[in-house]
Formats: sequence, C-alpha cells, structure tokens
Amino acid sequence: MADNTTWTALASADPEHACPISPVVDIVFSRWTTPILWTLNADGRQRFVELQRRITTITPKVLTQRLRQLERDGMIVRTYYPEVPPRVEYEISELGRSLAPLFAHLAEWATTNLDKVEHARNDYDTDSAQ
Amino acid sequence: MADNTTWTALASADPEHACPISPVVDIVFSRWTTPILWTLNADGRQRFVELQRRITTITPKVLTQRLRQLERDGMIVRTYYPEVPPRVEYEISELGRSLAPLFAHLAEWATTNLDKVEHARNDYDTDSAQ
DNA sequence: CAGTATCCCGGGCGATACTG
DNA sequence: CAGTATCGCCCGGGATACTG
Repeated sequence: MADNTTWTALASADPEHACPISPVVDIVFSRWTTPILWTLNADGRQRFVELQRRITTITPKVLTQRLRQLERDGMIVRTYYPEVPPRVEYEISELGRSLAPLFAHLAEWATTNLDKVEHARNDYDTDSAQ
Repeated sequence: MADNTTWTALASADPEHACPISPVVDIVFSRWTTPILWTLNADGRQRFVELQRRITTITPKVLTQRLRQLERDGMIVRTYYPEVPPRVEYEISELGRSLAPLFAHLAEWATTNLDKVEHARNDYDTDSAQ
C-alpha cells in the first residue's frame, strides 16, 4: 500500500483474484449497496423509513446491515438525534459521492449496451434450444 | 427504453430497485465475473486451464457456470475446436471490451480511495470498540 | 483437455415478531 | 421511529470424483 507499483503488478501479486478491481467490487457492488448509495446521492439525506420506502423490497434487518457496512466503509454518514421519538438521518459522505462519476459511467454503459445483452441472450437461448 | 426520460425518472419508475444501474451490476459484477473479464481483456484469448491457473481459487464447475453466463450475455466468445484432445478457447467480445474504460475508471477510483476505506474501517472499529 | 455429475454445507437473505 | 431478535430456508458455491 505504501509502494507505487503498477496495478498489473499488484494483480499478479494477488493470484487469488488476478483482478485489481476485486476489492472495490466487494465494497461498492455487494448486495443492496448500489440502490442505497444511488438514492442517498440522488435524493439527499434521508431517514431510515424513507430509505425503506424507496427500496421497497428490502427488509429492515438487511437494510440495517448494509447501512452499517456502508457507514463502516466511510461511504455514508449516520447522524443520530436523541429526540422522542428518535430520529436518525443518513447522508452520503464525500467518499461516497466520489463514486458518482463512476455510477454515471455505469448508467451510460447501460443505456447503450443493455439491449445488446438482451439480444445476445435471446440468440443464445434460441440457438441452444433448437 | 424508447423514451429519453432522465435517469432519476427511470429510477422512480422501478421502485423495486430504485436504482437504474442495478441490472448492469447483476450482469457485470456478479461473483467471479470481473476476474474472468479482466484476465481475458488483459491477457487475451485463453483456454479453460489457463483461466483456471490464473484464477487459482475457482473450481472447474463454477468456472464453467460463469463462462456460460458470460457467453450468454455476449460478453465473451467461446470457440470449440473438435480436435484430439479437444481444445476450447475463450476471448473477450466487443461488448465485453466496451467495459474496459469502466474497469479502468474503477481501478483509478481504487488507487485513490481504497486506503480511505481502510482508514474509515479502522476508525469505525476502534471507536465502537472503546 | 474440458468439462460433467453428485453431494453437501454455510450463511446470506427473507419473513415475522418484538422493543426502547 | 429505528431498529433488534429469532427462525428457517434456499441455493450458490466448494470438494471430490468421474467422462468423452
């Protein structure tokens, strides 16, 4: 971490993954993380229930788990207000916001290539079916 | 897909995910796919065993599963040579190669921010420990 | 070589119920 | 409101052994 070796060198130094982006993938693209980060970035600071309402299919337990993980990784900031009833607000951190261009890049790739994937799937399925 | 509504509009149109990049994530960042795509892109066309040797911890069963999935999604091309012994070669497709800038972007984010994540984790762990 | 065929297991995730 | 607490299941993934 202290040396400036190239990424290819690091990749070969980690034969287990053979892929320098694997660590990032684990952090950013584990389950439910992209919806959470996306909403917090797009819709701003929100409370627990608001997140639940936007990401409709997530259960409170799993939402808590993912929020804790994202907080630990420094991607989001949790603020607790000791009121009655208690209030908690989540907002994206600067580090989390630094992913925005990457997400935009991803969204752009999706617009131009998602239908190609769909097409490839249809081809594959019809070909192997006959 | 035919309209040009903004991404935020599309996001709200899919409340289940509330995240327009979720489909891409499922395709590109499911388990083992980034090492496979990375190697095929960086080291070129390869045979089954070569992939196995580079991605040391993957089992043949799972490697087959992921290769089939990537082939179906049009990300890689499988070529079978009916020789004795049989030979199969995998190479990245044009669609798969279109991810290269994205992966580079990801690698760049990693170089500048991975240590911040590490730092945040240390802070979180020490703070919640005391 | 390039895969299948089984068996099996852990844990991530979901569903439900409950608390300060 | 903002979560915990429990239970249980499914299935993706690993280990191992075998085939054309």
